[in-house]
Amino acid sequence: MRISELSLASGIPVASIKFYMREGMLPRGASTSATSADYGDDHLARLRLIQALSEVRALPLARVKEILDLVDHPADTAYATLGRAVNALPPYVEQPDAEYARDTIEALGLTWDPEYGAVAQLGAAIRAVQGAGLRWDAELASHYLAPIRTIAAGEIAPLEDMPPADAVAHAVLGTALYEPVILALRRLAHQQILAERILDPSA
Amino acid sequence: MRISELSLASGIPVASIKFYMREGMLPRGASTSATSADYGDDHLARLRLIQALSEVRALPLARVKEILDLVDHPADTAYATLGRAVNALPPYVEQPDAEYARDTIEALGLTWDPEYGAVAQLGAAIRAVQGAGLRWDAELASHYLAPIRTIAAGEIAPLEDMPPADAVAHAVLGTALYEPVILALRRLAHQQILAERILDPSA
DNA sequence: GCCCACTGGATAGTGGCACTACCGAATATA
DNA sequence: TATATTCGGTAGTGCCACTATCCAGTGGGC
Repeated sequence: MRISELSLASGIPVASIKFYMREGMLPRGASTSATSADYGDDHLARLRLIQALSEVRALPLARVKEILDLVDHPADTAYATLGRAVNALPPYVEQPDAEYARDTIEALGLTWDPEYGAVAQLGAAIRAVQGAGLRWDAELASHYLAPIRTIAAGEIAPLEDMPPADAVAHAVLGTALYEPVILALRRLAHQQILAERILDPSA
Repeated sequence: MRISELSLASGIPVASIKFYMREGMLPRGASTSATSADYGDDHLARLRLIQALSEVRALPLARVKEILDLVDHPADTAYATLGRAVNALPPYVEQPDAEYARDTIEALGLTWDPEYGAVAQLGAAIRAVQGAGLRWDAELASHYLAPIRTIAAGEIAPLEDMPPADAVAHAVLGTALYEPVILALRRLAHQQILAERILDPSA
């Protein structure tokens, strides 16, 4: 495939493809001469991945690059790789925010580890909820956690049957890409419940 | 409170506070003379809300403004208000994306309504998942939906006991601000499950 | 064999966003 | 009275994600 065909197939302008290559997010094509290079399906897939992360997740390109690097070169353990992926995902928060999550996490019976990005993310989220005057306490937290555990367990289970390298890539991308699915389904569920109430307010 | 005190109390520079007032996101203080105005706790609360939406949710200011306007002046029905709030939240997608959600939504036994923003958001999310080569089918969808319904129902229930105006404001802010909580808890759950597997791989 | 659209590779420029700096006139404050 | 601070406004800054332009060098169609 030539670059113009790659552009046509992906819907991304040639200039942008060149830009991604300069930034090191997309490998260069196999040079066949001074003025031509060959691109394959892997380039197309990578481009689609960049689009998915950049457009749907609205990630800054620097974060997209981190995730792509992680998929290409996982850390030593799955745990460490996932930790880094989580840090590349919004919200981008400061470590001190972790403190706001301490009570909640301990009340839930989990281990409070400020090194892990998700802990600081939870802290920042709780701070935002409370800053807006919305409710947050241990009881509410456990009402959220139980169903979320179900979801998370269902997501981790299939990874067991994969070769480790695939599992890591899948976990990193899954963490990032199923999130908007979950949020959209929640919003749909809200809508549906509200609609039912309107049709049958006695419920 | 003078503007410098408001700045001190909120941690936001005076220049930025002025900027928010110019943009119509923050009401001007009560003018007491040509060179002084008085700010109250409502200004401080509004500022915290702007921060929560802008920093933690990383919303563009234009979207923050939409949500604030919605809280101040709800639409005719709670359903319509929530619909507009959903449209102000990321991901920002095109209506045609709704098509990608059609099969899923119908398989789940829900009504496919491309007018509703969450439908297009789900479509875009599904497109991203599939574009990255991850799994998406009706069975997986229903595995996500069931626990999410539990969460959504628990969120809507307390609104019944509120005065309608409060309920709408709460629903709009809750839709926006509990999302990062849910995502952070999911990531924590992943981490916890992985950690358990590492300690006891036979599980 | 000739022409020209296209290529890889590079540099510079654009537009949008969210501030941030500075200004002048007026007015609190010491 | 001298100094600091305020309001309200205009203009400038820095970052980001492209986008435009350029150049020398092909490859494909006639």
